[in-house]
Amino acid sequence: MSNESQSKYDLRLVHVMKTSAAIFAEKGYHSTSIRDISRATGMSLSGLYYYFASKEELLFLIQDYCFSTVTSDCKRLIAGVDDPALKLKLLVENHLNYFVKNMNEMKVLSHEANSITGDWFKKVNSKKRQYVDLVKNLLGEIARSQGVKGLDLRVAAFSLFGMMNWIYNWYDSRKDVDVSGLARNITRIFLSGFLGEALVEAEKTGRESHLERPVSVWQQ
Amino acid sequence: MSNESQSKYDLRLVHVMKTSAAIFAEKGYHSTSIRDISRATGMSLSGLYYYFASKEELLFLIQDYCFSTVTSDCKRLIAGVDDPALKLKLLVENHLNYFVKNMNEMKVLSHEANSITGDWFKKVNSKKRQYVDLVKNLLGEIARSQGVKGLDLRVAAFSLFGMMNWIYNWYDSRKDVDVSGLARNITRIFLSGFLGEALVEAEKTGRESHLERPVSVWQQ
DNA sequence: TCTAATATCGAACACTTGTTCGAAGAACCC
DNA sequence: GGGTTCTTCGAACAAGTGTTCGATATTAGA
Repeated sequence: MSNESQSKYDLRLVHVMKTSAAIFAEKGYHSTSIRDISRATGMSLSGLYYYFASKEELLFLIQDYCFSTVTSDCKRLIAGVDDPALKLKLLVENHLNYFVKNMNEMKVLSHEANSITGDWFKKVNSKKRQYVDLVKNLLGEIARSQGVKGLDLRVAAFSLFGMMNWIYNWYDSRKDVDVSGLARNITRIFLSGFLGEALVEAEKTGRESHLERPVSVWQQ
Repeated sequence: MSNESQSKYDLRLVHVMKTSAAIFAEKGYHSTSIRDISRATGMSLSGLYYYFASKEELLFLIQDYCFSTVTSDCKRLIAGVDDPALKLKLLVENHLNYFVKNMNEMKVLSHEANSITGDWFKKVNSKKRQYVDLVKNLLGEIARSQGVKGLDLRVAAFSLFGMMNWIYNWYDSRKDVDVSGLARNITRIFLSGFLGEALVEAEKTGRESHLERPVSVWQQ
């Protein structure tokens, strides 16, 4: 049995990455020493360098792998969907779901965004920019179709990311509402907040013909 | 001239704090060495220790001073105001205003929340908890009076903090909308999002007698 | 079983870190 | 001017850092 989808090497690397992410998440990237990782993985100090070339490359591997998964999952989810508001809802659900299920990695991605430098930083950041642009475009579409006025799209987009990415500072899956509840709450606050008076207008004039009732987005 | 409101010592300490906060904000607390601070302030390495007992105490001084100002400003602002929604609006405005005007310190407060330990951590955190509780209580009042249902107050409160505290990751006062615009956008998104269907209901049934028209909160 | 590639290790290096200490300068009051 | 307190400094220390290197195990294929 020589070749599975995951080679022995890959499995070991992923194990190192997951263990490191947990420590990075707990005490921060810069306060974590390779010796900490060595202790936690049971591998020797120098043995670790067989799996990464430097501590910073390890950080990159974690961030890149984690973010690539989020975005590719997201693209798969919204492919074929037309309604931009529904797309946004799916994006938020996916983002929060992955965040909570991979809290360590996502915390490292969010919190250590500036601990990575040079080409690694550029690579991660260009993916982030694409993701942000996707959200900004969705918001633009929604705004146009629903007649949202007076909101800055950049502020709106980063407000949404703030709501989502801040959760590593407070969310505790043992005490708080579950992930789907979290997603429902955040989607509702943001989307109904983004629509704002447009939502009121839609209700008043009852022009629901060319616009889906916004409420339907988070109900059922 | 021996005694002004700010002694020579105080002025020097504040200068050290401000300079340090700028470096902490730029490269992170753990990646900043006392030698960096020495270089930036023009003081000698050991000379700095006349103003703080340890690097971590310096971090505490920055966080504590910064957060104490935000909260005391906030309390002064909302004292005497009755309407909880207006209180919340003022809190958001104050928070964002101070954040943008003291971006370095607030970034250190937000980003380095876990870089501080022991009693220092406890002291800063108990103040934070009070601040969070204030927001949660305001949201509770608003929810009760306006008939908001189905939202988790903890999620809502931290969503708001996420929107506000995330700005150090993206906001650029040279390119983005100004602070008042930022506050208007965020207040509108959050408050109208928090009210949600209650806002629609209020419009439909026109029962504005015992509830202030929510919209009025961010208009004028 | 031999061989070559893969994987792991201990020991060491060069460097940076926060902090201390005793002494010296500066400012102030009598 | 003398003495006291406040402020600053250079030099050093002990500890911890990321990384390297040569040498071993361990595995897999012939």
